[in-house]
Amino acid sequence: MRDSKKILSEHKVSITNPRILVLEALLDNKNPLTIDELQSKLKNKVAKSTLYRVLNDLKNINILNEFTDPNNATVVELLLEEDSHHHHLFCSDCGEIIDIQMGESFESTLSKEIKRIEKKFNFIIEDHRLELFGKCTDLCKNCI
Amino acid sequence: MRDSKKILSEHKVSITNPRILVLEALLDNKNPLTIDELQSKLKNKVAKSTLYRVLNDLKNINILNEFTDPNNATVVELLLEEDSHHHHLFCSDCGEIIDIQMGESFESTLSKEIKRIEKKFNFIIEDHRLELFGKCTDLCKNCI
DNA sequence: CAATAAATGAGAATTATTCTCATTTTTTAT
DNA sequence: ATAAAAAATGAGAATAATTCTCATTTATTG
Repeated sequence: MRDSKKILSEHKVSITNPRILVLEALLDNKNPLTIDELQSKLKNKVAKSTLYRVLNDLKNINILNEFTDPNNATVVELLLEEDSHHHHLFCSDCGEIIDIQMGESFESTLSKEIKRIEKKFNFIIEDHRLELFGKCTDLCKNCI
Repeated sequence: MRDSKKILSEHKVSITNPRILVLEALLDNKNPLTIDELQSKLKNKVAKSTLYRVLNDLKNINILNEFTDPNNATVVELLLEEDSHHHHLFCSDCGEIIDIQMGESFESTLSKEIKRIEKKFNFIIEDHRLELFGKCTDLCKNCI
């Protein structure tokens, strides 16, 4: 409750109830949520048009990551620490999405490879995303 | 024109005009197309409900890869050779999507890392996707 | 605390995708 | 080659996700 207000003021956006509620719902989950899951957590406390607007606000201040799961459903997650670079693991059985960190040596090999691609295609690469797809055998909360 | 019929018969699906037209449009492009781009190429020669059905058919016979671009627009591409493992490079200026191959040593480092993740999370990982985001400086056909 | 600016809620509008069903095309078996 | 059966198509209705509109409410500023 405190946290969410602090986040908003630190990013110089006005502190409103819908924003606090959405932030709290997102802060409450360490793994990403689909829009549906987020709406369920919020019940009817935030109008859906407002929910989309708030998500957009959070994207604008760069603390929200938005992507799509293997069914093309939109998924969001808060990105609070600058250094929290991570990737995602999707379970095709239960739909669970898990944040994963790749080892340092992998990330450094990837950086080198990215430099090669930048030269080859004359691109400036600003970001990347790695997603792994598979089946959990016992860890996902819905698969147990 | 020949190719597309062969592809269909090899996969044991009936040979119809809409399927031929969609395949030809996709064969014509080495890089992925958004649904909009595909519809433009097809003009009104294929009804939109049929287009979606045909794309679905192609997915079912495992020769179509579908994903979303950074604007969440659906993108499709044919996957004809089994061994054509590749990734994608997105230009945020012009929207161009380019197929890229990562070097062998990168892919092998990734494989090892994936094995580690499988153990750690008790997952069976079946596929992965790597996307690079940036700006082309002179190569994309729309950015010149 | 008043004035101004910004954000919200409710629902309409828009967009992408799927569904329905009568008609047409393709395949199969002769 | 042809008739019967099966599958696919087109047109548009239905659905789902997201964006937009605008009158009202809430937050910020001085």
